[in-house]
Amino acid sequence: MREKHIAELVDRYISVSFSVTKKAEALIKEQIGNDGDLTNDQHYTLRYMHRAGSCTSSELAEVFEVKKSAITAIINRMWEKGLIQRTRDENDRRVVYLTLTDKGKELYLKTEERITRLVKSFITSFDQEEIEQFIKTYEKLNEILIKSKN
Amino acid sequence: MREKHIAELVDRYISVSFSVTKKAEALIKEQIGNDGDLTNDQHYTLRYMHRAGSCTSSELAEVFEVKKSAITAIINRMWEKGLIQRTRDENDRRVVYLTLTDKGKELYLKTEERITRLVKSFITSFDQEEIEQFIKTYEKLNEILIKSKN
DNA sequence: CGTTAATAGTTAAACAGTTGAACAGTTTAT
DNA sequence: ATAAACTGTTCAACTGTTTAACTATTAACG
Repeated sequence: MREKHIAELVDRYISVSFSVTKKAEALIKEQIGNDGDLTNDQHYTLRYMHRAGSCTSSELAEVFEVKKSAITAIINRMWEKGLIQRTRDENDRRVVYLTLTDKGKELYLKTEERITRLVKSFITSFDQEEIEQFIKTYEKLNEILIKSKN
Repeated sequence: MREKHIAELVDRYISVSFSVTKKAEALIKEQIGNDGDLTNDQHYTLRYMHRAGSCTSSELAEVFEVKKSAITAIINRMWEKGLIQRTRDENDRRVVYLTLTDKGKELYLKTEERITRLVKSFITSFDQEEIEQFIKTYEKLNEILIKSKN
């Protein structure tokens, strides 16, 4: 009986998480792609770098759960647009530090503002307590997912 | 004061939703890609078709929020693998019905079973009530996202 | 009826993102 | 000093995506 209940929850979770993910991505793309000429992944890369101040390819590969060569490709495209700066570490010359240029920072802040406005419009249509609990569970799920990798 | 609180919630939501999405996708890919030679999108396409029994390209394009040509490409790849059947509607010869072949159904059920086991292992690490509320909010969010398109 | 609209699906070019394997250059270990 | 490990890159091959042009078919309507 309880087993069946869990099976139902699992099923609902699979359905809805896929659907929400796709729809949210599409909406965010609409916001970002307006004039900024950025993709969703590129925005989240800028976001991470803005928060970290500076980071490496390996770090991004780990955070984004992709191979390093994938990061190189993304960084190359943004570097060509003048959004990112590469600086070799003089102490360990294998390492390349990635930082935002002024242009990159400006574009990031502009697109982030749009995304924030969008997400806000959804969040405020929820009950305050409800959304807090939702995000809390999201964060807990995130932690479990991180642990499950080790 | 309340404004600031909402801003913080929005920020946490953006961070965690991206992170969870990426991590979950990576984990599911691990399960699916084991030997089945399927991608995540291909699995979710099979999933939709299995539930619908039969569907069209346009229907998939609408559900997945992509252009029809993107669906054609996905369907082609799965058709080449012998997972999907195409049948012209004899009443309206523009329409092509898509159905799973036996091979497609078998592969779908096998991969779905793996995903279910994975998701179950996460869900059961939550408090029963907590996860129910979480999924409920997810479903509500999904509805809001659907509405926001119109 | 016949012309025009709209619809369903495909194709092709171009791009973003991804992996896997091979590679260069640079530490670190032993 | 040599081997092992690490950081990042390049390349080929692939999936997924959009845009635009196209085929074939059906619907609309004067």
